[in-house]
Amino acid sequence: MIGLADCNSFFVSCERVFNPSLLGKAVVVLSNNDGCVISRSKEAVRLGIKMGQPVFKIMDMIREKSVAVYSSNYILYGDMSQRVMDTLRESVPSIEIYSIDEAFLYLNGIENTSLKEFGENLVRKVGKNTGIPISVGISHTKTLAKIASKLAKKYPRLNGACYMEDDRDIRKVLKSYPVSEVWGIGREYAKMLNSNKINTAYEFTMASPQWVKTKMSIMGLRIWKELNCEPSIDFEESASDKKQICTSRSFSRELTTLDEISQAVASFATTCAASLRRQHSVCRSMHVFILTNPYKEVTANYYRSVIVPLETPTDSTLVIVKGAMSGLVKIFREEYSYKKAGVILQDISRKESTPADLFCGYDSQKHAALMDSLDDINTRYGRNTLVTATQGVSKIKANSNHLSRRYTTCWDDIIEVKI
DNA sequence: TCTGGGGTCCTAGGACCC
DNA sequence: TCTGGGGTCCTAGGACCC
Repeated sequence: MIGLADCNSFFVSCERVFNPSLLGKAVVVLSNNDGCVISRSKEAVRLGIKMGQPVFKIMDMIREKSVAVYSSNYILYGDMSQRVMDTLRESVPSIEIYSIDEAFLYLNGIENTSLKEFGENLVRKVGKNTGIPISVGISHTKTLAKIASKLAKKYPRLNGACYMEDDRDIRKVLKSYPVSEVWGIGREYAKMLNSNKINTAYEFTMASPQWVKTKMSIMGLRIWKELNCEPSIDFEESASDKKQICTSRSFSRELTTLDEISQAVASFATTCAASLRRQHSVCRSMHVFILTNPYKEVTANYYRSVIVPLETPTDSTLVIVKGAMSGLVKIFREEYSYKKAGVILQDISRKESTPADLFCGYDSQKHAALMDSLDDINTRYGRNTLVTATQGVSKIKANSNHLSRRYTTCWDDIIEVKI
C-alpha cells in the first residue's frame, strides 16, 4: 500500500507553531512581493478567500474580519518541512518527497490490518515532533492515496488518517468524488470530461481506456489505471536531478534602465548557478526573459526571451552571468518598463559524466577553485556575502511587509525573540 | 498602487538524414 | 494523373502539479 502525508495549510501552520495566538483565527500567507494569497487557514477559506487571489482585491475583508496576514518566509517553511520529512522518514520504510509539504510513503512490511491505526499514530507523531498538523491517506495507488488524504482532511472523525482498501468502499468514494479534483486532472481536462458527461471519478473509471488515451494521452490513461487500483506512477525514492533550473521574480516597482535590470538578471543567474553546483551538474544553454506588466491596460505589452548557447558546458557563475548579460542586451528595449525577468538553465547534465572541453576559452580549473571558495563563503556567512560586480550591491527589494522571524535558522532572529 | 515562483511530462510538427 | 518511405532529433506549446 502507498500513503500520502500532506501538511494542512502548511505555510499558515508554520506561522502558527511560533505564534499560537493565530490558532483558530483566519490567517493567510502571501506570495513573493506580497502579491497573492498562497496559503489559507480553514477560517480564511470559510471567509471565501480564494487560493491565488490578489491581496489588494480583498483588502477590505482583511481589515473588517481582522485576517492575520504574513509575507512568505521560505527559510522558515523550508526548515519546518525538513523536520516533518525527518519524522516521516524514520517512521516508514521509505518516502518520496513530492513537494515542500507532501510526501508519499512506501508502506511495505507494515501489516495491512493496522494501517488505519498506523496513519493515526503518524499524524500524532508529526504533530508532537514538529507542531505541524498533517493528513494521511493510504490506498493501493498514489492517485487513490491522494484522494484518501483529502477525505482525511475533510472528515474530522477520521482523526487525520483515511485508509481505503476495500473495492466497494473505493467505488463508493469515487462515485461522490468530482473528477475535476482528481490528481492530474486540471481545468482543461475537467471541462472536456464534463462536456462528455463524466462528472465523477467513478464515471471516469467507467470510460474505455482507448477513449481516455485518445483524449488525454498516456497521462490520462495512467490516472485511469490508478483509479482502477493498478499502480502506474512510479515511486521515486531518491530525488532526481533537475532538468531545468529557473530563477525569476516580479519587481516591486517597474524597472526601466538596462543597468537596473542587468543587476537583477545577474542575481538570478547567480542563484541558478549556485543551485546547479549543488546538484553537481553543468549546463549547456540558458534562457533569459523579460516582460512588462501583463496586467496593465496598455496597448504595447512586451515579452521577449532568448536562448543563449554556451560554448562549453559549465557551472561557473562568471560564465553563466556573462551569458545572461549577452542574452539580456539582445532582448532589452529602452522604450518599455519591466515588471519581471528570469533566467532558466537548461541542457543540464552531471558534471562528472560531461567530458572536459579541450577548446574551453577560459581556465576551467581556476573557475572551479574560485566557485568552491565562493560557495564556501556564502554558505558560512550568508547568501550574497560575496557577489559578482554585475549584481551590484543595491538590491531591488521585494515587498515583504508582513514577514515573521526565521525562528529556527537565524541566530539574530532567535535572540530578538528571547529579548 | 497592488496580480508568485518553480517545476514535470507529453505531443505535434518541422528539420534533417539516407 | 502523377509527387518515396522510413526514420531520428529537437523544440514550442499545452497540460498538469505544488
